[in-house]
Amino acid sequence: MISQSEIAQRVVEAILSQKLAPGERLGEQELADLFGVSRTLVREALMQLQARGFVEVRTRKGWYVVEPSFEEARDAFAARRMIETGMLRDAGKPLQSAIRRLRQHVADERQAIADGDAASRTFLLADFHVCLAECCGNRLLADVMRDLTARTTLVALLYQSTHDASQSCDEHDAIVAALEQGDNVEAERLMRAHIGSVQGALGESSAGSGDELSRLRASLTPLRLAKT
Amino acid sequence: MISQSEIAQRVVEAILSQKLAPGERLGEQELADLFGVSRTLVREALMQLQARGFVEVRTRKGWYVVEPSFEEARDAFAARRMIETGMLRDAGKPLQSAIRRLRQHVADERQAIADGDAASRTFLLADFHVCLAECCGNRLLADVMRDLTARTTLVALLYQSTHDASQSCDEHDAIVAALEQGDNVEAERLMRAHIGSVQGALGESSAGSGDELSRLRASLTPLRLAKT
DNA sequence: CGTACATTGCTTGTATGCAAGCGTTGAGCC
DNA sequence: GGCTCAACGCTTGCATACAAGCAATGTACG
Repeated sequence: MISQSEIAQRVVEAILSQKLAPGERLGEQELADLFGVSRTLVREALMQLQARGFVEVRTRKGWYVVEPSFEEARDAFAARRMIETGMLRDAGKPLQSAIRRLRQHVADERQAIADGDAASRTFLLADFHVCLAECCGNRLLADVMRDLTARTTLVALLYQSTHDASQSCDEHDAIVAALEQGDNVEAERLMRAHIGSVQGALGESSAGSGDELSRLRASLTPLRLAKT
Repeated sequence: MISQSEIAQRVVEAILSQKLAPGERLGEQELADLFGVSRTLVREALMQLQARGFVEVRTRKGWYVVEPSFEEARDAFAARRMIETGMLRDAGKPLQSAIRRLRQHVADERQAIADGDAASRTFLLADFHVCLAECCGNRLLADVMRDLTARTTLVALLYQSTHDASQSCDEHDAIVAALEQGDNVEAERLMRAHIGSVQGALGESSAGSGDELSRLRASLTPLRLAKT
């Protein structure tokens, strides 16, 4: 049996790995059939995702992955800039185990980029920031970051970001290096530049892609990534 | 007719004004009867609140207002410290209209304290921080702050905060004053001190209050406050 | 009198049924 | 041929029905 939280998690993962595009429709019955449950569970999952800002419902029309407006996109990046810089400033000692974990994460990013694995690449690049929050030992903040990075991932897809993955990876690397040396001020500066760099690579078109239906099945297959 | 979002909002307001204590049980049928709807709507509302971290469900037992652990309490305050200081640092120009609004808010706090209106007082003291985020023109951040302040409000009740409301109000006042003079660094320092002061006033007992049932009705009557 | 067990009631978990609204498509008319 | 309008189908919105599990209580037995 599959629970409603698992459904929600699958959808979030699909969004984070850009397998679900902004504006994409999510029919209740469609998902229900896909997961082999009733519409009720799907509905509850979608309600949770709605509260977290991932999807929206248009009455009598259906559920759709959110399409952040340009203003919302700006807000999302601004929020991340404020939160992540505040986080790095406040984070006192970078634990040795944390540094090791972050280094491993960056290595994973590199691998995904080298493999041309677009889904993992996108997921990992965003997850780095969640990872960072977790390394501060703050689960709550990590949850906030998860929702926020998902939002910016969506924005990147919607506004056709031209940002280079390997550049992001390099910047992540530099941030970890600064943290390792205990130079939090420098890490903060790098982070601010990094987020600005990602934000700056946005175009302005909003491609409305009307794909076929079986795309959903492929989109919602669970990732093979170890989550923790 | 009442919608599921309204139900959720009512519950959030009740929590924010400390009319719903942490650990309090929220029966589905009970709420359904209270609002004159079916369990379905109540369930959907509770699912949204669960996603936002306000309530939790214990299987086959019922829904309960969350009781943050001591660690979660610490995380909530830490997250607020990081976010709000980062916000004040990043916020460039304090708009004149924003200053006016904040001043009005502080005045409202003073009034509620003078009137002995405990519900409004608690709500407004937390809402100041949401207001601040809104004044940055960032709706997303304001939403995050709303959930976060709710969490700390819950914590304050759970761990029997002895913090003085008028002191908080004074500190809010000082922060606004610093912002008005464009001294964001000072505002940030004051904010850090303020949050620390609130956090420092926590006891450690966890009072499990078993009140009667009709308490719910009183708890969930809508606040008379203008929400915007 | 105390303990073990069965029955009962109340709770959530899930599915299904029905109502209502919007879009679309088809036929009929101009 | 083109336009208008009505009927149908597909969607969500909401309620209700049923299943399942936990707890408490009452009863029977030691």
